[in-house]
Amino acid sequence: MTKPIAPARAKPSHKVPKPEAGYHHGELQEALIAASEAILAEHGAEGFTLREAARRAGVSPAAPSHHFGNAQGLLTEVAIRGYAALADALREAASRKQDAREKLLAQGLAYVEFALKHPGRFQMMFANKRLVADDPRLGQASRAAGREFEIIIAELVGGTPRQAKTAAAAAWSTVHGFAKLALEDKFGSVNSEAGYREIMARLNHVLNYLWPASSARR
Amino acid sequence: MTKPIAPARAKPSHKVPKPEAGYHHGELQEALIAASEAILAEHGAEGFTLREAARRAGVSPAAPSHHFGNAQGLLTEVAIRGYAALADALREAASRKQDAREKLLAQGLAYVEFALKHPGRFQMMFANKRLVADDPRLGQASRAAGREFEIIIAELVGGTPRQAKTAAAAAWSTVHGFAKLALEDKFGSVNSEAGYREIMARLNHVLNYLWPASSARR
DNA sequence: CCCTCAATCTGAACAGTGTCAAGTTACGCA
DNA sequence: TGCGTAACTTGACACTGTTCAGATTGAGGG
Repeated sequence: MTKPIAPARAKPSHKVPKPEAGYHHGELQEALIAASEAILAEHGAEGFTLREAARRAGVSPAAPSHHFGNAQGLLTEVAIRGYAALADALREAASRKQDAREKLLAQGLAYVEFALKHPGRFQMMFANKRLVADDPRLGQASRAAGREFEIIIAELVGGTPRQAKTAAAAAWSTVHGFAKLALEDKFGSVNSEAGYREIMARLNHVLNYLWPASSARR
Repeated sequence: MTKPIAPARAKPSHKVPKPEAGYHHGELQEALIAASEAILAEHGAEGFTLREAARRAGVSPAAPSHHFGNAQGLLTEVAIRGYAALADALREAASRKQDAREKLLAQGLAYVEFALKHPGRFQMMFANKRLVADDPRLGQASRAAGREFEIIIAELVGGTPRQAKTAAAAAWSTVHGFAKLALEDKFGSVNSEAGYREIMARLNHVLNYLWPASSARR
């Protein structure tokens, strides 16, 4: 070691009038979250390390505990934002279609696309043991994403609330299971562009098979 | 330290004519696999530790590497057996029914039941990054389990092989997604007997909804 | 201006992990 | 009896997450 550790964090000694000045201020949270998301994107859910996140944010390994308590706390924050992003993607996909069934199909494709394009984040969102599972904000974010499905389902099948709930659970299970199996390479490798396209084509067949065009089917 | 480590392993010094005698012989593999399965059952997939498995088998932490290379190797062996057990459960469930559709429903219930009753093992089976993902025996065991679905599907829908493959992927996705979501508490707690029954009832509704009684639906 | 105070972050430590190289033990066989 | 080899241990290394005492910082009040 030529130098002890070399924090490498830019330390603006001259004052800047507005915020953004020295120390980490309230920005360390954001920096840690961003670092965590980068790690998840690069190395997947199993590759996450609290120390590495701290390293990327330019702080000591003990710093995160002050803001998030522990690693689970930080990951919970990441998961909450992940659910928000997922809900956005589902809403956005549905908004592009007119027909209710096409909205649902678009949501199914968007769900799997989200999982395949952000595998680390997606896996972490559903790794309850690595999160603060009873954080109310986490449950809320998760349910908000699920509600995007229920909205379209209600529009599509009508029926009693119980039927809608069953249909929503069915839809969610299908796309979630497909995404999980695809991520574990059960449908072939997902790492090539060709493989990705093939898997999405397969998903299309599956969704059309399970949700046939005959709209209302009691 | 009063005693160095106290291996606690019964060391039969008198010879037994046949195998089963002193040392660990070929039994350490089995002991390690059994220990690993016990850990998975007690503490889930995240609770597994190679050192703890070695501890339970009464050997040093480095011993497993001689038989399995590394932790992934040991877990791969566990996963392979898990897939075999899953295939057995699926075959057994189908064998109890006459009608093809009832066979499929029974398999779906059996799949989720397997996941909920052995969560640690199930999660590990689908944690590719913790296994030797390219072990041919693992892929073979996984495909053998999937084939149990395909057999019944072919009996049910007939059609081209491509249609059968789509239908099998659809069925597998549905039950796998439901199981995964249930294990992450998305359908309520699974830890009580009441919660378990409620979830299985919900599964029944979902499967009847997605696989309606009208047999052939192109 | 200075002084206190709380928030923020560091440094060092601890227990625990997987893996490796080298040494030791026990077995089977000649 | 001796010997080679497989099975296992020992000790070490580089990591990990978390804790705790203390240093540093920025802000607010006198």
